[in-house]
Formats: sequence, C-alpha cells, structure tokens
Amino acid sequence: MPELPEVETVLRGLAPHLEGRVIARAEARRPDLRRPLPPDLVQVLTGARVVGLRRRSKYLLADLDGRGTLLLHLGMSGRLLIEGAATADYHRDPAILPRHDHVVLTTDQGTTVTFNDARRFGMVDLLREGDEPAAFARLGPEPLSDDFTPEVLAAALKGRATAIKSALLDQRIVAGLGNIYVSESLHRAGIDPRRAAGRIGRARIESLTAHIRDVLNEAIAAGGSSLRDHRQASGELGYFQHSFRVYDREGAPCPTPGCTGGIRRITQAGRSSFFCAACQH
DNA sequence: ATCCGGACCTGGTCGC
DNA sequence: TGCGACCAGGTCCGGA
Repeated sequence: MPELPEVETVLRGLAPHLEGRVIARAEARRPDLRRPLPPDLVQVLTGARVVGLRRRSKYLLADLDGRGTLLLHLGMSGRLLIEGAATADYHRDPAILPRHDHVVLTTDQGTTVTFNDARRFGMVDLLREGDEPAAFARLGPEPLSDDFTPEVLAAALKGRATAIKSALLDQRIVAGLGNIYVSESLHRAGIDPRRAAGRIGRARIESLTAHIRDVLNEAIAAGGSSLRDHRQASGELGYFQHSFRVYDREGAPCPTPGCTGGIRRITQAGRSSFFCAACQH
C-alpha cells in the first residue's frame, strides 16, 4: 500500500482538483471491492460538493457538503488517477488496466478522478455526517502529530513479546506505517526487527520515534515511493524509493557509514523484513 | 489478551 | 512460449 507518505502525496495531488468542486458525475463499475460498495454511492456523490480532503492513517476522507464523507483506502494496489484539462496529453501507464477502474468521478470542471485497484484490497465507503469508521477508534497516534511521543510509543510496546517489526505494523500502536517504512525506521534506529517489542530501552525508543518521523517526512518531501506500479495522483513518480537504505535491497552492502554488513531479508509474520545484522541489534 | 497463519485478489517475475 | 511457484506497499478473522 501505499503507506502514509504515499497516501499523503495522493491527498496533496488530489486536493486542487477536488476541494471546492462539485461532483457532476459518479460511476461505480462493480458492486464491490473487498467489501460491497455502498448501494447509494452514486446517488450520494452525484451533485455533492467536496468541502475538504483529509487523511487519517492510510485512509483518505473527502468531506461532502451536507452529505457526510467519502472514505477511501487504497489497499495494496489502489491508485487515484487524475485526468483533466491540465493533463489532457497524459499518457496512461500501460500497466494500469482500465478493467480495474472501479469508481470514476467527474467534477464540474471536467476533471476525472478514477479509483483503479487491480487487487481490490482497497475500499470505498460513505460515512454519515460526523461519523467515523469503527476502525478509527482502534488506530494509534498519527506519527507526524504531537501525540506521537517516546512516552506514548513506550507505553504501547510495554510488555509485548512480539517482534518490534510486527508491532510497528500494528496500526493500533502507531498509525500509517507499512512494510517499507518500518524496515527503514528500524535500520535508521539501529534496532533488530526481531527484537521483542517490550524489550527496547528508553533511549532507543526515543531514537526510533524520531527516525519514524524523519523517514516519513523525507518520503513525503520526495512525493512518496514508487514501487512497481504505484503512482502519485498526478501520474508523476514519487522518488523516495531511491533513498531506501534496506527495503528491497537484499544482498546490498549496508549503507551505514563504517558498517561492513550486508542487507538481509527475512520473513516475519508472513511479510519480508530487510535489515543489517551487523548494525541493528 | 496476544500472536500467528490464512484469506481476500490480480499481476509480475523467475526458474524450468 | 508455457506453466507453476512465489512475491507484492494492507487489513481482517479465526483459532491456538
């Protein structure tokens, strides 16, 4: 998925096209993704004005004037494609198959926003005015907010026997991290992904908290990471993948200055972890 | 409560 | 060229 930086990048690309605009036309091309689409999706969206876009964790929310909120999650392969007057000559990536265009919105300015998701792990839902999804109640703090402090992280990890890698993927502990940025953060903090979450000293928790924030901010500044098929909403490529220190770099030398180790890949809880056994412990 | 494995999907790559 | 195995940025559920 698109992890937090990619969702934030999509949000920023989308905002100029959607905020303040009226959805003139809405189309749902299939009845479900991972879950059924709301049966009244098209009816509610048609004619609705988007008053603002927000992000919570990896969710995108579009607040509709008097009609609740459109909730989007990109899952693993979801994308939002923008086409309009300003990108009339935009050439579609041939890897993006039109058969996976599931929801298509057209604004009163003629811009088309398409939710495309090959694997259909994404979701599209509607929230009533003032409501929020049940899942939000279980989310941990936003890692870029003031709520995310070493004290909060230490309390969330306390007593947990699970590996720190798995703990950081748990959205109840901190919201928005995924497989890439967990590996990157742990490498920067010098923490072995296999270490028990509850057995990390206070100084290292502080370091980890800071590195999580830093790596996310750097990734957002770079427009996110483009792996295989993910694109920014604008169709441009984010370029943070060039700054990966360990993710998807099995066999490469460790980039830590002075470290002679190499990057290894292991599987934890069914997901790949990348790390350097020489400088992460 | 916590943890792990599997399920949900399609598509790309790699080895034979 | 074809085919099977395995991999992929996430989340949810059931069972141990």
